[in-house]
Amino acid sequence: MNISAAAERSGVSAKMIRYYESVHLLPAASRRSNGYRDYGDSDVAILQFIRRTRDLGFSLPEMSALLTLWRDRKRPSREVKRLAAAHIADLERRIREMQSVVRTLRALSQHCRGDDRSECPILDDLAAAPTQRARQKHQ
Amino acid sequence: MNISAAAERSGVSAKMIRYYESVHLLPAASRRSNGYRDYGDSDVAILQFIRRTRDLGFSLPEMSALLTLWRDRKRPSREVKRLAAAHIADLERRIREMQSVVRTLRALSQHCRGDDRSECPILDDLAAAPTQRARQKHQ
DNA sequence: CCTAATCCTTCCCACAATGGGAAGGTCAAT
DNA sequence: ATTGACCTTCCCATTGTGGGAAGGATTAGG
Repeated sequence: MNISAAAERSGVSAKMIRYYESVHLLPAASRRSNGYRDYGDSDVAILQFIRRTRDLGFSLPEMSALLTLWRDRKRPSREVKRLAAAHIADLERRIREMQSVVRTLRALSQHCRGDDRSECPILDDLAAAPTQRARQKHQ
Repeated sequence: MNISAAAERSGVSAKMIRYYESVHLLPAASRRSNGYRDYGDSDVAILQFIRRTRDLGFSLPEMSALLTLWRDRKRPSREVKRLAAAHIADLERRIREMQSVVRTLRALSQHCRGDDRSECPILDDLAAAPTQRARQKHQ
């Protein structure tokens, strides 16, 4: 089948299929006599696998590792679980960072009236010198 | 003062100061006779403001908007609060998305032994056809 | 059989924000 | 005068994705 049919069935855009091939996440697709890439059901299955790992936020190198493990019937499940755990830990770290920022922003917003007046503790805090900020933290 | 002194005092790298100038987040710095950029205390204050907005995850356009509001003594605090609220909402949306992914990954990992055996529900699920996945969801 | 639309190919550009590094000029201390 | 530490601009890389151009192939309608 053509690349656009494979794209539609897998949920991975034609653009990205070519890109994944160019960075060797995928082996070079077989070509028809006219130079068009040709895909079979097993290729679509691989693309669907890739799509799901991508939807779960795995990076390209992680996707590559998962693909290799998937293809290796003899892989120890430990390695797969380790990859997943590392990714979970990374996500949780980023979540904590963002939550911390949200807390800070909420604290700043809380004291801003948000009306026509120009008085704004949010801007005041953003403009405060670091030492002042440190002082405020411990008030 | 030189750019590297301004960088050190503000916590914004010289590289980024030049970049912010090139994209007009900052006005062009004044130059000394030798062509070197020259910064004063008020410039450092602006850079520190930028640094704090950046640390809070604001995008460059948002930083630009906040800077404009900061400079405008007559701004209504409503606009500042609205910007902050929008950013909070955006962060929370992203946090929810990541939390959802974490839940999914935890669920998959839970049933993977993570030992020498090759049996691995994580890979099985990643490889499952979408209909199968939908079915599993409702089991 | 011709034409138009829709494919396909490769190649370049763009994004956001940051860093690395080269080539070349300047300054300060020895 | 030399050396080292600055400064300048310019180019390249990152990550993953899309846009679009130029040119060739195929297909559908007339």
